[in-house]
Amino acid sequence: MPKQVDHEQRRQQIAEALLEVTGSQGLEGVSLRHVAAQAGVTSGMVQHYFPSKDAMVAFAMRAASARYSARMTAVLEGLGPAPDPRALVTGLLTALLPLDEQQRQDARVALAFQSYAAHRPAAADALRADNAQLCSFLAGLLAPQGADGPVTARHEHAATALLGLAEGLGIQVVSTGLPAERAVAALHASIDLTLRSLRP
Amino acid sequence: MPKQVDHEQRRQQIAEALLEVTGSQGLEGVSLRHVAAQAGVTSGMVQHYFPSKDAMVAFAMRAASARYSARMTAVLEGLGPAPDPRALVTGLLTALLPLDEQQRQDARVALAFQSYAAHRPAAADALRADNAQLCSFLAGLLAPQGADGPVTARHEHAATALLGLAEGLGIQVVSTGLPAERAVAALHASIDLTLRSLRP
DNA sequence: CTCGTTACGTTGCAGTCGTAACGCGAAGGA
DNA sequence: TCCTTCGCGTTACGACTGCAACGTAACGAG
Repeated sequence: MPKQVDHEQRRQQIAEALLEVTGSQGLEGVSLRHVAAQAGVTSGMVQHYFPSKDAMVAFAMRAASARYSARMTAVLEGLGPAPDPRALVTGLLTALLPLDEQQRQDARVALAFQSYAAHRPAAADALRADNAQLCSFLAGLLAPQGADGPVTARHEHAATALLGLAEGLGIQVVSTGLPAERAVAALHASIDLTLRSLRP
Repeated sequence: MPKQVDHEQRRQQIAEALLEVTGSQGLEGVSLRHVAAQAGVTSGMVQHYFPSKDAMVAFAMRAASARYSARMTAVLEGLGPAPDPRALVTGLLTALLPLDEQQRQDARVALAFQSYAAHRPAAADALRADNAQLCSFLAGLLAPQGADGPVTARHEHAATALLGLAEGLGIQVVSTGLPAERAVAALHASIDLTLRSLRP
């Protein structure tokens, strides 16, 4: 066997470069050469690890989704072993808002991918899976006895609403310059309202 | 004076073609020739009416915003002279959701523009103005005595939240395939909750 | 009629795009 | 030592891009 490298790591490195380019210039700025330059490699190497541009973008979407998942689990673990469900919900949803520069970057990337997925059913499927998973998890948190209570349609609807709210507010922050503190205030107020209505 | 044409109407025609292209293929599919072909004119003519591609896109953004405004006022007028404030709020926000194919198209266009504005401060300013206007109008509707009551920070926050919610749900419908009826149910439930908390 | 302005079409150019093909060095098995 | 395979770079190609330049038809003023 000749020289062996870690393909997955190479792809990860290229994907990260793609996410940086996407965050600063949108998907329109994503070209093989541009991404390669950002990653500090040649465009031939990019081509060696991805059979086509579409494959590269698809891989980067999965990488971005993994990054979000990591952020979520970090929030979960940061709250300790037996956290207050209310703090869990608040922490999870607040983590979706672009409050610092890194999250603003991620939010711009996510926004670009949403727009991308709006005309590519294949890409939409990937996003749908992530979203459905997060939504059902959140619905569980909203149930009265923490994560073990009965999950009804009302909880599902509330989870859908809260997720949609966090997403919409985040997008307004990065695209229309809505002040982040207004987004946080609106989100927390809605969480209060929702919890009060579900756990009288 | 030689032959005179209505410049504004020509630009409008071209902008509509741009919106159609954007709705079906995203902003990446927008090129001078492509838009011209969609509009049934030559690319030279497009160039004659817009000094650059950026100017064309900016004009189309204003056209899309005007289309949304028209939809809003149509909803307002469709509710008659002295409408129930609750019906007003519900009607306005529901009109933001992509419930038919035309609105899905518009939502994809809006999504593409949001992503576009996320890296162009100039474009973001235009979106911000529209959003702020709609938000303050909605805040007025949420006040207890219809449009004439005192508008407090709580109403502003509630309006921000409801607008963000409608936007986020709409995006999830077109980009992750969230069923439209779930979006409507979540939105209406949140409106109920909000109104109940603001008008006890 | 002539002339100048406007509307619009055509062509060309410099650049970028994605992708395919080819080339070469390195590394290990035979 | 040769040969194969992998890693990676280089080059080339056809398509497409935004844009500038030029050409021309139409029409009104003088």
